Amino acid sequence: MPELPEVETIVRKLRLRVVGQRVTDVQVRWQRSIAVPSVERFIGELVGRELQAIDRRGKFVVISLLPTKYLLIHLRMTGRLIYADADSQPHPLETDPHTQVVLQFASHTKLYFRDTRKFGRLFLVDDPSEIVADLGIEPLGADFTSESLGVLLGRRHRPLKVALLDQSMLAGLGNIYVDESLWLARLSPCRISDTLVMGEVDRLYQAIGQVLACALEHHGTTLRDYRDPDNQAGANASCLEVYGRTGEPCSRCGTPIERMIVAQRSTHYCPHCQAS
DNA sequence: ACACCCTCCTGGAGGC
DNA sequence: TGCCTCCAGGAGGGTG
Repeated sequence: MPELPEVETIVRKLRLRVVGQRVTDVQVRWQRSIAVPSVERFIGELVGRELQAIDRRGKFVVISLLPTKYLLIHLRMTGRLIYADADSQPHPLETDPHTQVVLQFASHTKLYFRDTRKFGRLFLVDDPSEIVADLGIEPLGADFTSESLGVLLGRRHRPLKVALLDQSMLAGLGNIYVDESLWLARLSPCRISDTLVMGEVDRLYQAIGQVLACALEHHGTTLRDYRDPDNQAGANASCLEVYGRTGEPCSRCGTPIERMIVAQRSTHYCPHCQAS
C-alpha cells in the first residue's frame, strides 16, 4: 500500500514525464473515484489545463495546474498511477477492468489511475488546503526534529502505534513503516506516547528517518499491489524486519516476531526487543 | 479524549 | 475443482 516512500517515488518519476503536458481528454470509468467536484465538473475543469508541477504532501499526490487549479490524488490501498507513452499498440490498461480514470495529453501519452479496491480518490480544487489542511508535519521536512516529535507525542495519551498512524500528527506513515520504525527504535507499539523520555523520543525520531530513507532508496515496498508510474515494483520488501514476518526470528535477538491487533490494525513486533 | 465499530472494495488465502 | 468465508487496510464517520 502506498505510504510516503511509495508516493514520493511515484511523484519523482511522474515529474519527469507529465510536467508541461496539457490535458485533452478525461475518462472517468468509476464515478466514485472522483471525490470532488462532480464528475461532470471534474472533467470539464480538467480538460485544457496544463500540468505545471507535481509534488507530495503526506500520502497525497499534488498536481498544480495552469490556469490555477490543483489535482490531488490519494492512492489509499491499491491505487496506481501509470504513465503510458504514445504507442500504436493499445496499452493493456486501456481494457483493464481496474482502470478507473484516464487522463489523455496533447502529446498522445496517457496517465492511468488504476485501483483494484476502488478506495483511492481524486480531488480537483482551487486550493490544496481544502484537502490537506489537517495534515501534520512532513517526516522528510525541516520541521521534523526530535524536539517536534517529542512535543507531538506528549500532547496526547495514546499508544505509539495509534499516534504514528495519525496523519494529523505526522503525515505519511502507514502500517508498514510504523511497525518498522517502532522495531528499529525498540519501542512497544502499545507504549503510551506521552510517557517517552528524551532518549526514547530521539531513538524513534532517528528510526523513522532511517526507515523512510531506506524505503525511498529502494523505491518503496511492494508486497503485492504497489507499482511506480513505469509499472515497476519497489525493492524494499526484503528490508522489512517485522511487517509480514510473523513467526520469523527477530534479526537482533532471534525471538520470533509476533502479531497483534492494536487500534484495529495488524501490528508486528519483537516481544523481546520491544518489551517496553 | 478515547475506544470501538462500520463503511468503502476486491482478490487472495484458507477451510472443507 | 469449487464454493464459501474471512481478511487486508486508509480514512472518515458514528456512537458511547
